Amino acid sequence: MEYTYSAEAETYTSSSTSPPSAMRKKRNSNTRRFSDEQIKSLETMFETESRLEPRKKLQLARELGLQPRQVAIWFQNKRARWKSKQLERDYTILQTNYNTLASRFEALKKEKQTLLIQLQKLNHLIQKPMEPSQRCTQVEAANIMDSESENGGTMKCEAEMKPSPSMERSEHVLGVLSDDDTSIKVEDFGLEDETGLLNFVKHADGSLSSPEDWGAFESNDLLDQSTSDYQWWDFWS
DNA sequence: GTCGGAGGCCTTTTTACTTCA
DNA sequence: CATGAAGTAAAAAGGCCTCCG
Repeated sequence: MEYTYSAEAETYTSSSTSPPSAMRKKRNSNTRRFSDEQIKSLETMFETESRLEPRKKLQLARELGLQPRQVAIWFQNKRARWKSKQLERDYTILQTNYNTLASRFEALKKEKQTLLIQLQKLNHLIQKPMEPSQRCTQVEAANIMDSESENGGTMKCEAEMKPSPSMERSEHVLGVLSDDDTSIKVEDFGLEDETGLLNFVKHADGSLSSPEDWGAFESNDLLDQSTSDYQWWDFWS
């Protein structure tokens, strides 16, 4: 190090102007720390520019009665302190964003679970072998009643008449359970085992993942999913 | 291409000050 | 109240790196 600063040697001798009385007073009791006035000037300059041009550094040093080297070191330390504070601020922001994203993820998980239950119910309705006495759902019965009134009472339950695979995607069956039907509960099906449910859905479309996979989702993926055009009923198309 | 000076960043040391048992 | 250890913040030193002439 080419320059060594001695507080005892006083740097004011190199200054054309004598230090303020408060500064001198403070210096007597604290030969190392800069005075409030000096700090204020340095801070003001730092707000303008965090790196000093050599010319400005000399000028500021002259004005404050400090060595240019002291001004340079002060700016260096100030930049380090500012950077440290900035890191803290950035961390706080990141933490807030993470918390927001995590709660959103949980909400989406719940929503997904609800939708899976709806799917389960639909598949249950469609694929369950129908017993003669139960071949018509209540709604189907209602539809049939409508049809019967139109056809003179001759039409039979659709399931009974046409138990083909094409029926499985019958529009009116889907119409029974709209996507905003939130009255469906897992207990209705005795399906409390999430794994079984998910396996079922995997079989259904081969695209949905397990809870373990959810944990591996990138947040961006999550956001993308939440904003995609995908609708649950696309499952059928 | 390389050499040397200037200046920046990072880490560590020194010093003054505060807090607390 | 006095005192000393521990903690903290600021000033400064030293090393290393990059840039530029």
